[in-house]
Amino acid sequence: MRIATWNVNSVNARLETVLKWFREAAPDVACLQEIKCVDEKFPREAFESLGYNVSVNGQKTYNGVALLSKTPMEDIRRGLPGDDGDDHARYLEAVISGPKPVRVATIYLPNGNPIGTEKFAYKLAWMARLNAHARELLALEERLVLAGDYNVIPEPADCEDPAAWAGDALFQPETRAAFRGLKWLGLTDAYMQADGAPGGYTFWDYQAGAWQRNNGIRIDHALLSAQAADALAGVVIHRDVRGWDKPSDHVPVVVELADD
DNA sequence: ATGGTAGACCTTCTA
Repeated sequence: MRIATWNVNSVNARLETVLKWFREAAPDVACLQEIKCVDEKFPREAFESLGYNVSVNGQKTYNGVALLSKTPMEDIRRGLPGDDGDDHARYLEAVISGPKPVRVATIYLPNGNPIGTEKFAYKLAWMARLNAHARELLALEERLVLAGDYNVIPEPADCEDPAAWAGDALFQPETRAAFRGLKWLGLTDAYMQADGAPGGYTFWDYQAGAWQRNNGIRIDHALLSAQAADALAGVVIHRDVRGWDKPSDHVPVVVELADD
């Protein structure tokens, strides 16, 4: 089973690019982020015609996440628990049915810039809530995949120019510590487990020729429970997609779990 | 050289 995560930076503005990739890569499950539309505006039929079941947690203009699955989804949960006042659409979770079910969450973790503002505080608070929720999910002892745009550069090797990110929310010591805290719960970074090679970037800014200069960062991650990590067969970053027409600034990351 | 680009949407915010 192949599970993809992709921040598409507006599903409607980029629909042809997104569908082209889905036809080529044909993932079994996909976690989308930054769909930038309400549920009613999500191009549901386009994905249904490719054979996907669709679940959406959308929002006007900003954020928004979706789950696509070839098999039906159960136990769908919209929103990250822990703060009823949080109205950002950044989390959606479901159990992917099948002979080897897997619980999958699509995550759009807050950017948090600029540091020293309420936005950075919101990012850290959101990460604390994710930690608490992940702890509860891990107690279920299921195959679990938490995939998405974490907006976290875990290590200096995960960016081309660490000095350039020193003042950025994605690379702050508190941000990196919170990400390590997730792993200390017992979650495995699929990319580091399956590959571990530096330079596996997933994002290149639209500005200042970042793609042409390979000024990238690895911020799209899949964290796996032990039950899922035991089945991990590989991770592929679809780097070439960044060079397509009308690209997202993020590229798809595909995690493969063995089916037996 | 605190610039540059992209999307939603209406004027500026977010990234």
